[in-house]
Amino acid sequence: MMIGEVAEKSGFSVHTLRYYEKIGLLPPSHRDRGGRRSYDDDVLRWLEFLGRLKDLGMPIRDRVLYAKLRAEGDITIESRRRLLQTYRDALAERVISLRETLDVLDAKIASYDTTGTPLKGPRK
Amino acid sequence: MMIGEVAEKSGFSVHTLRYYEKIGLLPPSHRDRGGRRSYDDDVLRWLEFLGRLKDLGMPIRDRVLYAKLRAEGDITIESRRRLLQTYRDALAERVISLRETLDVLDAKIASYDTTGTPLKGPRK
DNA sequence: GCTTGACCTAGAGCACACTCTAGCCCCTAG
DNA sequence: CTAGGGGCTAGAGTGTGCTCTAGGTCAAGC
Repeated sequence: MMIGEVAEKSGFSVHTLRYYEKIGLLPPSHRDRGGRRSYDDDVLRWLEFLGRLKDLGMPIRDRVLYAKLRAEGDITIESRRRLLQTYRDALAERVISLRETLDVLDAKIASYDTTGTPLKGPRK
Repeated sequence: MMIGEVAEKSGFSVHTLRYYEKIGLLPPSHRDRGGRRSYDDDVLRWLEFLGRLKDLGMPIRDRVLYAKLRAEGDITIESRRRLLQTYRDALAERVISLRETLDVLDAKIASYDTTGTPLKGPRK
């Protein structure tokens, strides 16, 4: 697969993929004889996982750290587990907080719908 | 209340509060005779709600839009309801997706814990 | 009446995460 | 055998959302 196909399938732009390689989120690509990057399907699973880490709010430098640990092989598994655990716990709290926010929004929208004006009493 | 107290109670910095006023997220403050901003308790509820809008991913320009509509009074209630509804729906999907991510992380962490190495088969 | 700490403005600076440009090369189809 | 589409590099530029600086004012306690 060339980079354009990876971009299309992964949803990351070609520019972003090269940028990710430059900063170490993607391993140095294999090149064809023309010097062009050539990928196999694994990269799509890795990119999907990276997309999830990004989506849950892991900053790029920790994604890079995780990628580096991964590249170093099995001896780093414990570090990786700890890193993921930290973000997992933060995510669990975040999900709870967002569900609360969902309730707050629903209440506010309902108050707009039924009374045409926010409920009396403490405004949110 | 002066701005420092609002900062402390709301969790936004003094700089950020002045910035929020400048861009229209906060209404122009009342001033004491020394020219210093003076707030009443309402601002804390408003800031808490703004914090939620921020947290759910509403970009600042839409928060400003919402704030402007709010400042215009009841005639904008329908616009505000539509705006909130849009973000509510996006948030509902986001919560689902984040819960999925939570499962993915739990599975991965579990595989690190029990086998010392990611599960064989398709890697995530 | 002076020091100190919180406040003021305008505007510059910063971190993050891309995103794009310029100028180039290479492969394939017609 | 050439035109066009995609690829390449290094590095500059962008949008978002603050965050900080410089140079000042003001009020309350000692």
